[in-house]
Amino acid sequence: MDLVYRLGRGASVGEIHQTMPDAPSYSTVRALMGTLVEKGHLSTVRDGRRYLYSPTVPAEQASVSALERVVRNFFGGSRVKAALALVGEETLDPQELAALEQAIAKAREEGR
Amino acid sequence: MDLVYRLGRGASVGEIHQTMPDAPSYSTVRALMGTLVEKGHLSTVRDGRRYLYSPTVPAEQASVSALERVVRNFFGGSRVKAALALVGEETLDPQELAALEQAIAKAREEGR
DNA sequence: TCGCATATGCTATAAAACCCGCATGTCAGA
DNA sequence: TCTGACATGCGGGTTTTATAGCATATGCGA
Repeated sequence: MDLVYRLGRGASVGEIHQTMPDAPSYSTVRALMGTLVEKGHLSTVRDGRRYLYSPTVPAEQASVSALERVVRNFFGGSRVKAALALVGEETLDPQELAALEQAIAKAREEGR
Repeated sequence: MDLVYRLGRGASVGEIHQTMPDAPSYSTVRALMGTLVEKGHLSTVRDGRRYLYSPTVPAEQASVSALERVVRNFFGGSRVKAALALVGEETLDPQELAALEQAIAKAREEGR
């Protein structure tokens, strides 16, 4: 799933297979994608003679769930604490930081 | 694992079992924790007549991995973009926001 | 047109996970 | 001391997953 999301678009078995680190056989990957489809995590669209697989849950929505889970598990439910952990280390893009500051200002406004 | 991390301390099978939504039988949970131990995700310490289970990877470290994974999968590797998603919605604690602003300021300083 | 690379459909099997019950041990309180 | 709540040790059945090979179809370049 991670890989499919990372690719960001419908992906063929071949692509996924090549992208996988420690990839098992092509057949195995194929079967795996199949079960993922069965479980409803992926959907397929025919593309010529092959299938393209994409996540049934849109990336944007999935990202929210993923973040929420982390926030809940490790930061006691505080989104800001999580954000702090994100900003706390390593160097960051100044432009992005500015955007973040704006977002904070906005959050503060709406906060009351 | 989520539950164990959420509890934040060594947890007994009973506690986990009670905490679980849609909990299967006690036996099952016990077996589950057992495999988790086998796989090296949990370690046990005897506490009187029972065992306490804790994650082998400390919460702090696990939180970093979890965040990194989300950042990588959904935000193209940009931590700040992820932080933005965290701050963008719903109301947040003003005090926490202030702390976050400070962190940003600090990040900016170190950024060059 | 021939053959290679890429795909699918199908089948098979071993490993792992999931689920649970029974027998038993221990501690705390009636 | 007896009993109920909680825990472990152990055993075992069912389901799912992981793994992969074989036969076969198709499109593309030599």
